[in-house]
Amino acid sequence: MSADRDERGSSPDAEARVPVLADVAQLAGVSQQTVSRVVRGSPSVARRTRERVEAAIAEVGYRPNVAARTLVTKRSHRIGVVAANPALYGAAMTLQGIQEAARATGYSVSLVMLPELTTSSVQEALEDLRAQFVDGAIAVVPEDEAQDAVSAVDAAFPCVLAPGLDGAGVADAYWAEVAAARAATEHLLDLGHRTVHHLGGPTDWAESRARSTGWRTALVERMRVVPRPVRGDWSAASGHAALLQLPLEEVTALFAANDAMAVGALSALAGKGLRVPDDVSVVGFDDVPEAAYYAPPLTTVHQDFAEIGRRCVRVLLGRLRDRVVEAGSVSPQLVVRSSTAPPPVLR
Amino acid sequence: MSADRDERGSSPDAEARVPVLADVAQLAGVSQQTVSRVVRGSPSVARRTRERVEAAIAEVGYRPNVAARTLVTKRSHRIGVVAANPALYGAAMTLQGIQEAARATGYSVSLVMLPELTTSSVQEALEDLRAQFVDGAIAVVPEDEAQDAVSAVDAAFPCVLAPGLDGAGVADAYWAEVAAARAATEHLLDLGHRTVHHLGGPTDWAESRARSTGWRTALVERMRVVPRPVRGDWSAASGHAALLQLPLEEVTALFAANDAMAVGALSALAGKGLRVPDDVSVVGFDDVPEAAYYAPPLTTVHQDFAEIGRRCVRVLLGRLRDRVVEAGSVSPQLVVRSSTAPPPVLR
DNA sequence: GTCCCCATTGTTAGCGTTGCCAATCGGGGC
DNA sequence: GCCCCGATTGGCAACGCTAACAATGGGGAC
Repeated sequence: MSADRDERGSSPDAEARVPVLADVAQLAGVSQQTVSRVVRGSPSVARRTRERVEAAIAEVGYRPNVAARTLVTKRSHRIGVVAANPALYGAAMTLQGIQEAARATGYSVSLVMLPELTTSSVQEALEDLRAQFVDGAIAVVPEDEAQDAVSAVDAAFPCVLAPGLDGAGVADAYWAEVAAARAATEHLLDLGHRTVHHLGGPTDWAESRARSTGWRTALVERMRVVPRPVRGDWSAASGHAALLQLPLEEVTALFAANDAMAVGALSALAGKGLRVPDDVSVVGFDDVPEAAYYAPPLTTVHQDFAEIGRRCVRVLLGRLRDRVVEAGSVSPQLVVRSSTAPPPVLR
Repeated sequence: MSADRDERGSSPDAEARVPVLADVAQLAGVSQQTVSRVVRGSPSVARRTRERVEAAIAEVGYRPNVAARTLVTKRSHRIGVVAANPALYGAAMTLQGIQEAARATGYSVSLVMLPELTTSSVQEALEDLRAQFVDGAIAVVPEDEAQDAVSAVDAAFPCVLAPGLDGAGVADAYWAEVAAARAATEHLLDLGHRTVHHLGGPTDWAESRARSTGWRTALVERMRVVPRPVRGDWSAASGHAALLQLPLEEVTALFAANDAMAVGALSALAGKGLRVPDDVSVVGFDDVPEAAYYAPPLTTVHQDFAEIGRRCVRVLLGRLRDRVVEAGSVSPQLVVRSSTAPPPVLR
């Protein structure tokens, strides 16, 4: 054994080998275990020893082998993320927040992006991730599909849903969105509109349902007519198409479930010769960075997606330690710009 | 040993343990090695044996332990990606393409997103990824920072730069962008504009330089005045600000290095009372999904970012096998919409 | 002075998989 | 009928690390 180690240490191409614990131990004149303790920051190492080992580590350029560590500890310190279309601003920023928070706590992130979203594809992605040995996963996908998929995977594999809409955080995050949508609708009502039409998102997304609920609540509470909503798939193209299904002669205010659809609506409105906000007021949701530069600058609801991502990580890491962490909620804020105004006196 | 195995197999909570090769082997009545061969699809296993083993695998729900496999093979079948701001449409879609191609070839993806881009942060991310034991990495970041960082990491760690602008693919991809930018500029010239102003991106991005080069080339070739370009940071806000630095009284045509900056410019132009395309024509670059719905619909250059991502994966995987794979190039295409028109006869 | 305890360090087993080499078995060639 | 061969299969030793326990040594309590 010792001969073996010697041979390693003195072989001509010793430089070429990736250094391992044993190399550091030999150089520092201690056991592997002690080096391991230093690497992991164990307190029970004498200062002198620690310094000597650290010097040896630096000298040989040692880096722990995560595969070996994972094999024995059964913890990879990696979390998985299943995401939908990255062109969705919200999803992209949430991912950013997740990544940032994970990295800050010493976790790395494995990503699976799904071109097509179905319960089975989400489930498959989750299983894949699990096979990759990630410690847990976060799903940034429509709630319905995700919920089914999450419940289908083994309970031993911790998963949290993206907007923190599940479990402990459900109430908070969901109701915060509802409240924001309601505020957006009330803003239009306050301007004097008799009612507000709605351009909703896909119904299998919890975010979408929350926004529609907030809209409806505001109208009902003020005893206004609740027009039949039209729906899109979050894209500008779908927003354009959906808007054209509305009875334009009676629309004076529109609440779109996200900014891209609002842009599509703006375009369709322009195509019909209707001016915004003179003839029709429009409110979006999300506050993408371009929102302030649309024509007209879009009144919308600002969301801190990165923060949502960070909270998901907190919840997940908590669960990994068998602790329940409250996700809490980030209140989306209405940002009033120029796409909303009092209704035309007469049409 | 055998007693040990028996104990495992018959202990009351056998179900709770994650099954390993030995469990399958025992159930199928073969050696671990044979099970391993079946799992890896080795041809030298008799059909009958294979079937028996496969049944056993299914019965116990065996999944290979990637950590153990990685430890011995020194291959994780995981690639790393360093990305910049995910709010950039191009970066997000490239990431999507990378993920898709990697997954299709049995690789998974570890992601690091950098809030701030510097050579050292990119380098650190690369080192991190390497410590994560990824087989190689793709950097979707500004070329200058990335290039320095990539050359700083060990040569044994294969890295490819995002747009495939490095190494073999450099010429192709770079010149394809140049050509597209040139075509965009020529489109404006063909409409009758005497020259074209330019709203460029950050100069440390190769994409940005390629687009500026294409613009300049077109002007020089037709012996037009080359106005001093202004630059932004890809964001709509920066586009808005940069546009205001231009001598608006002489601008009739503008080529922006991406769509977001074009939107910012559109907004600034409107603020100055200039109509698009009547007074000023604007061309963008990227063709984000909303581009067709801006006011006016934006003439821009369509890019297939996902394909770029896929090619990066191909190049990287090739390099992992010591093969040089040509990245080839995807030609961006000019999409003419309504933000471009002949110049006003007189101002 | 003796004993015990704590702080520190070392030793010994694996973790679950694959690589290498040896062993076994049924046939075909002569 | 005997030997050699190819097709299968098994045994054993790593891979690099950590958990659990053992060992060592010096200082303080009595």
